[in-house]
Amino acid sequence: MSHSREDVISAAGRLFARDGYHGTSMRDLGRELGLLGSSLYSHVEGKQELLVAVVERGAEFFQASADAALAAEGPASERLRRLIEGHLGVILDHRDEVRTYLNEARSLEPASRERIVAARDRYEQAFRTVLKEGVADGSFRADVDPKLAGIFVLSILNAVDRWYEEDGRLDRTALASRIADMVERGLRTG
Amino acid sequence: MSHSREDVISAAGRLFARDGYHGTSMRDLGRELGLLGSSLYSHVEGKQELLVAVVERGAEFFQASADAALAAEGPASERLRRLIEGHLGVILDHRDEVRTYLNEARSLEPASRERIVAARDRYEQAFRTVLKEGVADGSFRADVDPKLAGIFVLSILNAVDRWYEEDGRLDRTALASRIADMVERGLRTG
DNA sequence: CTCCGACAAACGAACGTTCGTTTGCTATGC
DNA sequence: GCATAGCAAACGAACGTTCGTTTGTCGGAG
Repeated sequence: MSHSREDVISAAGRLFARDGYHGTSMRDLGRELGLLGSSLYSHVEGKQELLVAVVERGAEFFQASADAALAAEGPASERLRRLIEGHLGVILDHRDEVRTYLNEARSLEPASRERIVAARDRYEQAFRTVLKEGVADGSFRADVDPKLAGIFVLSILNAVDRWYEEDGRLDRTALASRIADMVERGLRTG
Repeated sequence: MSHSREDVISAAGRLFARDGYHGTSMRDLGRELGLLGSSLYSHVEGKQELLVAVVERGAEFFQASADAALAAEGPASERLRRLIEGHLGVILDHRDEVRTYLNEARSLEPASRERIVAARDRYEQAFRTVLKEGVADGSFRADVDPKLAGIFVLSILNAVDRWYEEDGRLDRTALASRIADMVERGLRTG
């Protein structure tokens, strides 16, 4: 019946994702674990620390995914496809952390928020770099703006969390290829 | 020095958009208007009513935009382009209401939330219908899934509110045509 | 012209509740 | 026997809201 710090953080992710940071109280979180709100202070310093932990976890998942996707060589379109598949995997495998990362980062105190914004920029940079490669080697159209195209791709991907239900008629690999196909058609030469 | 109900709602939109519903207190809102929190109750029934008003306003802007975009005839690609331009206009002309509509609707009480969800579906339907027309008349590829494509387009559009700065190097009509071009390239035959 | 009643807007204090957090104690398990 | 997880109780602050009162404005009656 004993709980770990890990349990608390993952329950916090669940509630932050569902009700938002300000919509979740320490007593709510305690109830989720079968504890009193005050008992959580045996495991963590406070509420804000929980938000930092959850959001940072989200950021790490994304960065790890990008690193893995870009580890191997290949044509730009293939590297981009791996980035897309990885991003989608992170969203669907870690919905709570991702939702919190995407929607609740604004409730971070300035110092941690800045770190997260920087991490987000770094991640976005991975998409931009691949798009730039594709333009450079002629596989993507020359008038593709890597920054804008990166934003568009990430917009589609991040929104998935808002509508996709895993048990629907479209499984995740099918969804990934639908997205990748549509994106590539929008980018490629000819 | 006297305030109208209108003032209160639009200030509420501003704060809900910036700090979220749960992150905004009636005293915050009073301060924004140079009033005490309690004074707001001369103008509105309570906090939840303000959220309803702001969110409904957002929904109405979108629906009016879709109605206007589809009032005139034309090829599917042109009708879609008008939908996109309209949506973008709503986002940029009513940022506070739109942000609140997109992010804070979950804090609505069930009755009003259901109405908003229904309105959102109706609006999304406008996009799906045009996409279906385009597939039917052969201007869009036959394997385009109208539902999925509609979601993708709206994903790109709704995310604009999260990154676009009006005073940047890209003006809004340029942005609209960048989006419309990219979307059309992803859809059209050939 | 002035006074008066009506009304809306805002105040300031207080309501009961919930918030995040702290403290002191008590079990349980190594 | 000692650290640790949890409880019970409490803290001050903030929450949304209510209340009685004050303020300012303004149209008509005298």
